[in-house]
Amino acid sequence: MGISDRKEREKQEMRKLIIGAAMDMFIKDGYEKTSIRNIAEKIEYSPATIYLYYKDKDELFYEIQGEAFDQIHAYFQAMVVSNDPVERLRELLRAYIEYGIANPDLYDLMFILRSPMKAVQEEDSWDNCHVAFQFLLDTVDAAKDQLRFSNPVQAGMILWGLGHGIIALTIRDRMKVTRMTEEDQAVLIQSALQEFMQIILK
Amino acid sequence: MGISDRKEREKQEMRKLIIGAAMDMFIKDGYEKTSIRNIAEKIEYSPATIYLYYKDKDELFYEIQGEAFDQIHAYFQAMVVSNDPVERLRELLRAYIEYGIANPDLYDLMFILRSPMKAVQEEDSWDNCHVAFQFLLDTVDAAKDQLRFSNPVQAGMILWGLGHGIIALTIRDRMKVTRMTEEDQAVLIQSALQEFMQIILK
DNA sequence: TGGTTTACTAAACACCGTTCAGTAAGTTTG
DNA sequence: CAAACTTACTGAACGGTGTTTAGTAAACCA
Repeated sequence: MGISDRKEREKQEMRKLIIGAAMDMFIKDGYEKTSIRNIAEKIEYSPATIYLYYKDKDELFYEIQGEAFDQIHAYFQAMVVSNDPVERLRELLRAYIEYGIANPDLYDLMFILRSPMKAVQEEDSWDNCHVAFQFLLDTVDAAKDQLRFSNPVQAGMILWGLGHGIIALTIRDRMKVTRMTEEDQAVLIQSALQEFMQIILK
Repeated sequence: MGISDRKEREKQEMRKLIIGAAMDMFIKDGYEKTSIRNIAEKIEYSPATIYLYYKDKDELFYEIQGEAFDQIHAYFQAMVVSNDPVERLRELLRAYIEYGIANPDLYDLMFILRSPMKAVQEEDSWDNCHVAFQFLLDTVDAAKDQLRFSNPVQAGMILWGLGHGIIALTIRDRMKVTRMTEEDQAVLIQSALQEFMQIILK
């Protein structure tokens, strides 16, 4: 039956149209301005139409989040190029923080906003995130003999926690408390991370 | 003039009534349900009245944030009791993470939500946060001779970043990616932190 | 061609933060 | 004491949000 094939194709294209518009708005105007109504207006459909393709806003955001995880994973693969395991770890940490600070709204969606997580079902494996997380675990694992951690999973947790903490405090304006200029903050972060890498090495 | 004194007193009492109600709602129902309208209903005034005492919602949240910083600072002082500088640092890190995970909505207000930061003026010194931050810097500074950091400010940055990262990932549900039970996650965090403390010590 | 399914939307509902005109009480002044 | 003024408060509105539902018009099928 060719017609139902085409219908299925059209349905998928509509979904792509919606998340494409939403992704653009996320990057350009931030998540606060990415409303169902604004997305609908941009693609020239009624807001109600979006609900024929997504159950609610959380499900829509969940799908954009998936795209964002793909994107950051691709960025990791592009930036982590060395053959030396320790150097790779350094590159990954640097890439993570650079990506987060350069793309605060997508970072928000991936790691801070509550909305997309409400759509993660109990049986859902949250694959797109898991792939990116696995990249970290693999990178740590490859370097484990040169790290002062007894367990690579613990090392991964510490590195992710630290990276996320630095990014989140920065993009949510909490670095203000240091009473430094933004340049000094950036310098402090870089030097602190460098020293941290030094410390965790055998 | 006694009348204007009384008026001033009444004005302050009204502000306390408002933030008191807001603080209660924050703790009990979370920040998403803490709306101007809900606060007004709780104190049995019209929503418009709140705007006679606070410029906008950001300013109101900023004041509640200040209370939260006082509270977490008091918690630090209660939990950090050892005489050994390194032990004090350990106690502080533990207290921070415990407080954050036990009080996710107040933690949100202090370190994640954008709203209260919009009320921090350029000349504003954000004192209540600074006092708590200084507690960290002082604690690190006292232990600096036993730490493998060349600079206590860098050490403070790493510790805060790590602590915030762990809390934020936990309360915003991102630990899901580990595909562990919540108990296993808690165990992992504890052991990772313990090992981290070991590593940064001389 | 007639009946049914599909795709879409206008309008409404229940929220939200915020503003403003109007009112009633409290205070000061002649 | 009464009139003038000031203060404290609110009802109602404005423009925004996510979401639901009844109704319509086109596409499809028999």
